[in-house]
Amino acid sequence: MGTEYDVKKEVSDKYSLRGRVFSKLREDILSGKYKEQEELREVAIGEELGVSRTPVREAFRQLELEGLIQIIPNKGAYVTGITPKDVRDIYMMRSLLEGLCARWATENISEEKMEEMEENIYLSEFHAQKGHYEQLAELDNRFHEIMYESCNSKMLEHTLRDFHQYVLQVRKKNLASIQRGKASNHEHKLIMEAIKEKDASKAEQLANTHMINAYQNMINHGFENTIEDHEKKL
Amino acid sequence: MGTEYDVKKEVSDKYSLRGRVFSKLREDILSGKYKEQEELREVAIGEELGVSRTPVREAFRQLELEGLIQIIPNKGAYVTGITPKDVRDIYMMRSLLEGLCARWATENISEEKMEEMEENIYLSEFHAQKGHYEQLAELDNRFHEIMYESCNSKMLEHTLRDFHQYVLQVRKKNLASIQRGKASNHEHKLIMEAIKEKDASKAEQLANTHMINAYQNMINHGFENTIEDHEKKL
DNA sequence: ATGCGTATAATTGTATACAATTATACGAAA
DNA sequence: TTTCGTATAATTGTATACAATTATACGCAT
Repeated sequence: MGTEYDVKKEVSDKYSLRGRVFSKLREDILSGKYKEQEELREVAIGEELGVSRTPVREAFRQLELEGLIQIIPNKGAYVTGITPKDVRDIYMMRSLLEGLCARWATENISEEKMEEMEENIYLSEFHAQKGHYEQLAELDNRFHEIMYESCNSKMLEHTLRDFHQYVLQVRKKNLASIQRGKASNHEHKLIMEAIKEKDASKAEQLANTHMINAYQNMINHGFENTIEDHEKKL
Repeated sequence: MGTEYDVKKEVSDKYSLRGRVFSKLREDILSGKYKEQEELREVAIGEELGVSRTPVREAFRQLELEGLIQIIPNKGAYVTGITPKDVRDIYMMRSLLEGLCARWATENISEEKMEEMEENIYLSEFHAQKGHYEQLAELDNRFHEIMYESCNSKMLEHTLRDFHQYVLQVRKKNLASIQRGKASNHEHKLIMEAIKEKDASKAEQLANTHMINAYQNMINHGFENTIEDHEKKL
C-alpha cells in the first residue's frame, strides 16, 4: 500500500546552473580556494562559471544559510570559511547526534536497511584488506547514510547530513590511512551488532565514541599542526 | 585591541524584499497556513506579497535548505511543514546540544555575559511574579541567546539558533503558562549558578533536563492531542 | 597635507523578458 | 470508452535591464 517513490534526494540538483554554482562554491570555500573574509562578487563568479548573476545569487542565499558565507545587505558576500576549530566543534556535536541517531535507528530500522548495513560491513572488510581507499571511503559514507535514513527522523537526518557534508573534505584525507580504515570498520561493525541486538543504549554509546575516535585520529595525522594554532584561542 | 564590531546578526534582513518574503513564508508554513504537500507557485506568492518572482525564488532556496519546503527541479516547491514529531525530535536534539552549549559556555563565558545572564534571571523572576508574559517570553529567548553567544562556537551557536527559531511558534503558546514560566526560570537560575561555579558537567546536565522538561510541559498543555496521533507512527 | 563634499563608478536588489521544461487539453485511432 | 500523441498552456530556469545602495575618486576649502 502507499506507493513510495524512492526519489533520490540530491543534496543540490546537479543539472541546474544554480545547483552547480552552489556545489562549486561550497567545494571551493571548503577546500580553501577562497580565503576567509574574501569578498565574492556576483558578476565575477558568474563570468568565471559562464552564467548570469541569477543562479549565482540563489547559490549565495543557500551558502549563507549553510553558514559558509555572510551576506551583508547591499554590500556583499564574505567567505566565512571553516576553521579547524569549526571541524572540532562539528565532531563534538556529531558525536552526540550520531549517538542519538544510532539509538533511534535501533528502534526503527527496517529489515532491508539492516541487511544493507550488514552487507556494508562485509564489503568494507573486504576492501580494507585489499587497500581500496576509494571504495572504503564510499562505504564509510554509506554506512552513516544508512543510519541517517533509518532513524526515522527527518530533522535529525537533515542535520546530520549537513554536518557530514560539511566535514567531508577534511575527512577525505583522514580515512586514507589503512589503519584508521580498519579501526573505523570495526567500530561500524560493533554499532551494527548493537543495533541488530536492539541494544539502543549500547549503539548510542558506540556511535558516540566512534565520532570521538574519528576526530582523534584526524588530529593525530596531519591536522594537529593547524588545530593547535587555534587551540590557543580556546 | 581588535576593534569588535557588534554587528547585530538578523536572522534574515527585514528590509529586503527577499528577507520579508522568507520570514513571511516561514511563518505561514510553521503556523500551518500552507498545508503539507501544498504547492507554492512563484507568481502567486509574488502577487500576494506584491513583489516579483526574483525575491520569491531566493526565499524558496533558503526555505528549502531549512527543510521547510522541497523543491523539485523544473516542477515546483512543495511544503514540507513541521509535524508534532518534528517538534519532538528537535527538542531531543536540542536537549543534547543545549547541554553541550552550557558546558562550553561554562568554559568560555565572559564577565559581561555572565552578568547579563544574572540580570536576566532576576528580571525574569520579577516579571514572572507580575505575570508579564511577553517580557517573560522575551527574557526566556534572551537567556538561551546569551548561552549561544557564550559557548564560543560559531557552529553550535548557528545550529541552536536554527532549532530555536524553528520551534518558536510552537513554544509561544507553551510559555504562556505562569507555572511553567516560574519553573523555567528556576531551571535557568540553576544553570546560571552552575556556570558561575564553573561546574560544566552540572550545567550540561541541567540544560539537558531543562529541554526535556520544556517539552514535557508542552505536550501536557494542549499539544498532546496532536502529538499522540503521530506517536502511533513511531 | 588633511578633511570634507560631491560626482562617478561599482555592486547589489528587484523586475521583467525570454528559454526550457512540465502539465494540461483535446482529438484521433483503436 | 480508452489510449495515445500532439498542441497549447502553465510553470520554472536563466539572462538581462533597470533601480537603489554603497564604494571610490577627485576637487576644493581649510
